Amino acid sequence: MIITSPPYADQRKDTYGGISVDKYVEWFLPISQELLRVLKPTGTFILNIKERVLNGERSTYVIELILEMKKQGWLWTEEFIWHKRNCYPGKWPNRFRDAWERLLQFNKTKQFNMYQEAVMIPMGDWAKARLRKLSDTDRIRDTSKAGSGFGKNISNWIGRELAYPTNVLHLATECGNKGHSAAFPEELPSWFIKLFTKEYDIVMDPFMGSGTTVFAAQKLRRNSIGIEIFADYYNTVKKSLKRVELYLLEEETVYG
Amino acid sequence: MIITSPPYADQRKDTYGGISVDKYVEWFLPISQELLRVLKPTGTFILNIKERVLNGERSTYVIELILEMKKQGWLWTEEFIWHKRNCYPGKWPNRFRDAWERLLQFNKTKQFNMYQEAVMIPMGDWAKARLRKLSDTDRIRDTSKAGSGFGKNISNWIGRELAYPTNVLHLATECGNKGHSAAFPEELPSWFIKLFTKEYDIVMDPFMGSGTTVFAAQKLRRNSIGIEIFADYYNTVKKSLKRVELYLLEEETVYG
DNA sequence: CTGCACTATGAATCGCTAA
DNA sequence: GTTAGCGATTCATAGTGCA
Repeated sequence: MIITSPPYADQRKDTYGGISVDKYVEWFLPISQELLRVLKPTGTFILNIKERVLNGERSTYVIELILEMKKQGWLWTEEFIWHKRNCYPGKWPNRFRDAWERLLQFNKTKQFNMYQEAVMIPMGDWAKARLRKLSDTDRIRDTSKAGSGFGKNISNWIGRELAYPTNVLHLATECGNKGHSAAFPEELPSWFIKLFTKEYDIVMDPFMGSGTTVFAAQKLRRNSIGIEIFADYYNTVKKSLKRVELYLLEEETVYG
Repeated sequence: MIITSPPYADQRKDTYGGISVDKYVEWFLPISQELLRVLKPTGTFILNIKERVLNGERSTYVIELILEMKKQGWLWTEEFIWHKRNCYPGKWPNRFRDAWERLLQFNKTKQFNMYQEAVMIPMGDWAKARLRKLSDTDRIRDTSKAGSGFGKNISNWIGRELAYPTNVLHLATECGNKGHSAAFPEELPSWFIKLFTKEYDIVMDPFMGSGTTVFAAQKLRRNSIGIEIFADYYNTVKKSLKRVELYLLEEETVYG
């Protein structure tokens, strides 16, 4: 699987170059061409992106990109919505706060791997009632410790009554990360890694950045490849990876 | 304002003609041309639409339509997401249930009317707890960090009960109405009518169907125009409108 | 271990002013 | 006349520390 969040147009100028709106499609197409080349036929490519507002209008480079990638041979299988619960604040006369991003799913073939059972969620009124009784702090602490998306207490519910999710994801943007700007919260790549890969599969992020995808893959025992143009990010990730290995209580290992 | 949910491609064949996927753009463009002609410069056009799945892929007629409507002179101002809380059930090996639809906002000019205060929502409980005692960073935010260029003054929130919503709408789909293909729940046109019109303004739905838009408009004391090709729908709506007038406790009236 | 208080910050956007 | 830069505005949640 490939999952990435490339620099958005005219965004992150201080770190990345800041690709302009009108050059964006032309800039990304050679990259998606290479991704198409290296992805396995059963693999999936998840592209996290959102168009910015320019002169009071939504730009069209994202939808143009979809059309062009289809010409390259990609199948546009699905569009997931990431609903950002804590979106950026702001007030304008002509629009509300932007609280969602696109998660475009592309495939090479219709026979791609999908493990839906891995992302099932507890459901039913009894579960809601029980979960409400857990304190907020407890729930938060346990989910972040486990890293799997389910906390210690909540994991007890697994196997009781599960339902499949929909194509709308409710996740908060990460708040606690200091020093680096994470493109997406770790839950996001985790969710897709569980959904589209099994253990020892390979996960790749061609715009690694602060390494969210790589860390998520390691915790879920997947091999991973991260590509990053900036040495600072590369070095930080390399250092932090050690810590993840310690967390897993094993020596440096290549899975599979 | 114009708000409508046109027949989706190859959908609802028994009621509407069932426009095929490859003819959809070409079928809709003459209609959007006329809508552009009759809409006031300060008006808004909300298009509720979602692309269907064809051969395991999302069709592209919606995003092609956006590009073509821009060529006609429309401004693509915003894309709202309608998150359907109780979406259609189902299970497929290669995709999850579809729980969202697009609500595309088009305008003729950048100076359109918007009444944001009409759709404000109660603020979360967090505000009470937090405003009890303001910290220094809450009063004046440290802008030197991370170059976000973002300062805030939380004391503005003291005594505030309401907050502005985002561009993600959480509404349940209406199940009660059977015998006709209901496009959206009444809350949906209500929300946009409150947001983009004031009393006595004119609301139009060029695909009236069972009349959801017209009923919503009447309840909110807006004039409304519904266009419908099927006599059955027309007659049903006409009959039901009487009831709405009674509900309002007044004689048949033309507002404004 | 639980609950509460407090801190930090997130792919934002518009409009005005200076260059 | 056009663009680049900066100030103003704003909500929800995770994370940390301590009683």
